[in-house]
Amino acid sequence: MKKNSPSVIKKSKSEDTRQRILDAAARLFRHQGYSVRLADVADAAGVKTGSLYYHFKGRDALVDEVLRLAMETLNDYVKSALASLPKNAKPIDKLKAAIRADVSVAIEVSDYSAANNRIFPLISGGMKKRHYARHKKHGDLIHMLFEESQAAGQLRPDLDLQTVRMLMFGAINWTAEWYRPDRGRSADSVIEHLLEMIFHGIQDESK
Amino acid sequence: MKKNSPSVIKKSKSEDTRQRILDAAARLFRHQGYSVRLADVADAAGVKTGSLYYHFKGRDALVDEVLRLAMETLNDYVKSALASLPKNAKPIDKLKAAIRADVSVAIEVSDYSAANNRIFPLISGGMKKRHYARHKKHGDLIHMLFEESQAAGQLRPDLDLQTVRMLMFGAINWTAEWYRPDRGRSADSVIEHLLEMIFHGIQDESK
DNA sequence: GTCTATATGTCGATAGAC
DNA sequence: GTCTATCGACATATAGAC
Repeated sequence: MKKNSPSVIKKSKSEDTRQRILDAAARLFRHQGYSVRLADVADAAGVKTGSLYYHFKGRDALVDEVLRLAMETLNDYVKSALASLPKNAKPIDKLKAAIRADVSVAIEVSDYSAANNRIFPLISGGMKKRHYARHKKHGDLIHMLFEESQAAGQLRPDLDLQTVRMLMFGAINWTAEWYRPDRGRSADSVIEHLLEMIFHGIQDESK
Repeated sequence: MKKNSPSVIKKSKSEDTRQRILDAAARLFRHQGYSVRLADVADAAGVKTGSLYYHFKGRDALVDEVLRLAMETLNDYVKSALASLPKNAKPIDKLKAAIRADVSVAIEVSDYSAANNRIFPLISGGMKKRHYARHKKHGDLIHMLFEESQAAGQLRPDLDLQTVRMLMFGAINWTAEWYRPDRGRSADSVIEHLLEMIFHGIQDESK
């Protein structure tokens, strides 16, 4: 299910404008980067530039909220994927479920995720610190799942899991640059290819 | 060997200024994105803003050259890695050599590579077309090596190699976001982890 | 809440001295 | 080749009407 906005339920008619502005901002941040003109964001949201300032203090408030929503959605997906597993699931199955959720977000809420990937590295100061905390929390959770899997003997003991995890995040985050929902390839196919590649490798070992 | 500039040999004293401007531009494009102030680029290169225009027509000429050098260097590395293999090398060994070269460039000429990764997705029009051709040429070369390896029975026949390749490029390109030459981890270690992960997988299949 | 109109500031780019 | 000085374009943000 492809979704344009992180949250599903809408309320008042005026909160709807705010949401349209956020969605437009996410899409334009994704495609044009941090320095997109606010007039273009307003245009895409169907309002005039001045109106934008009724909902947001300025560019940074907009950036802040897009990035926050991206990470919040990611966190929600992963938490919920883990919660739906049986209590006694093996560590490696928890890990795989979390990875599936991670890719799903990258592909299904792609404007927010891609905007996050594009802009987070460029910000600095207090905003960076604030968002870094969210990123670290997510990274730490995934890392813990890697370590538990290795401790349980389900992952090779000779690999550095930090390196593996960062390489994996790269593969996931980069999907925003090339994956298009049309053109045959399904999101599920991408997810399964990623899991096969990472966990079993692409070399034919049968001979 | 970490290099700040793609090419090694310098000539005249004045070409040296041009090179300093390019290096500064690559570094700032990498860290601040396309919209970096040209005054900051000039500053970082040790010249005044006006002088910049003696060497480059404007921002786009600067972008154009940084992106061109990034892809040229990548192409050089890969070509030279393949050329140094024995004539009768197996397809999978050619593929691995090309991947090693690819990661080396991402890590060793990182300002140019990272700037390229950050900016290429944002450009459009004629400039996009021109650079897309270079990207496609490189992608096609790597894809051919994947296909030859699969045809030779060295890669699993059940995987879509386009998907695998794009996932791999993600892992490689993303290294610019997290890999730091200091902090213990070596570039070689990253390369070997990537190859192990992609070709053999991280799961412990020994039991 | 949303609009129009505008001031304010910033940056890219050029001209011309050295 | 590099500098200083400056012009002109443009985007952000605000003020105030509706």
